[in-house]
Amino acid sequence: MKRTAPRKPTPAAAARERLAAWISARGLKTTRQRDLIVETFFSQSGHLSVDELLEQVTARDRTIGAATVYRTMKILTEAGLASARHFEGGQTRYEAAIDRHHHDHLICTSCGNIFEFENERIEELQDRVAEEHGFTVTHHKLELYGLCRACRQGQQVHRQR
Amino acid sequence: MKRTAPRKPTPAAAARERLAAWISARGLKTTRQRDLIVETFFSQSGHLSVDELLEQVTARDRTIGAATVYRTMKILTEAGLASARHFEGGQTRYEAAIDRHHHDHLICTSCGNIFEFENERIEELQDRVAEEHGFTVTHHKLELYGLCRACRQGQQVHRQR
DNA sequence: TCGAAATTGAGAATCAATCTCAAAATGAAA
DNA sequence: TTTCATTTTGAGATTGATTCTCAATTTCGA
Ligand SMILES: [Mn+2]
Ligand SMILES: [Mn+2]
Ligand SMILES: [Zn+2]
Ligand SMILES: [Zn+2]
Repeated sequence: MKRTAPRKPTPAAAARERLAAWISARGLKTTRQRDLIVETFFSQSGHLSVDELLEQVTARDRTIGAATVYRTMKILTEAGLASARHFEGGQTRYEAAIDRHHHDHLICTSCGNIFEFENERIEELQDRVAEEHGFTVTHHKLELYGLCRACRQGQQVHRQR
Repeated sequence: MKRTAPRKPTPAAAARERLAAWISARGLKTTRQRDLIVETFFSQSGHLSVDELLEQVTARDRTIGAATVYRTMKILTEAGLASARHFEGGQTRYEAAIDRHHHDHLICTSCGNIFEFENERIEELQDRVAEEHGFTVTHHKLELYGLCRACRQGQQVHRQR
């Protein structure tokens, strides 16, 4: 049937648009570097470090500096388009935050793979705990570290990232 | 009545003893510096940074170096007598781990106070989540950030630490 | 007491992240 | 288009916590 044009913009396109709005709303400027970084970041999924992103970006434009990637990821985070994650003992990792629910993580300490989960019941219990302490929660961190299925079975799993 | 001698050693005394055992078990040596650091650390409660501990230790012995405090806290952690906590955006903090259950934390982002809680139901749900993913959890991190009662009520609360 | 082995303090090194600054790019107004 | 105030950039310096290095000192069992 295919009567109508495609409805859903790609994540990268949506991000570009929302970032443009955010940027112009505060008198900032669009740049070639920023566009390339944003394009590269949203063209994939996962939890990416600045180093990893820089590597990919550099492959497309050798002149881009690390500071610019750091700065751009900070902007995306402030604009609510990416979230920064600080897992145990590594660099900050960023993930896209468009069309995503809040979620928490399972991190395999052997292969480095990161798995995601949502658990409404846990969230409720957290709220209750906070309430009991007269505490207003703004954000939280729940991370489960251990071995993923593959690593527990002793399979040869490549260390990720 | 008071017939028998006191039963419960102080935390500091218990720590000294268990550390001595751990140390001699692996051919290490006792030192004046280590004793002072351990004594100082266990003579109080709370979540202490190396800087804070160093300051207290230095007040008693001006010659002790920062590296030694770092090394000693690492030993205490490996011996299971202290636990290292890595809260958001700060230095590592250590807390005594003797006669203590596992617990998680509420951290006030305004005054810096840290509150503790235990919630068996949350722990169970975490285990279930992990199981559903075929994951074997070795440890986890659950931290709730926000405003404590005093800070939410706009009281003048001193920034801790 | 002796001496191999562990420990120490000071400063150098590391590492991620931020800052500095001169040069380049952007974009709104003319 | 040209102008030009403002923003952005890349390189390298800096920061801050932690670890490392190494010569000098301390510990403790033989
Ligand atoms: Mn995620
Ligand atoms: Mn605690
Ligand atoms: Zn794994
Ligand atoms: Zn508070």
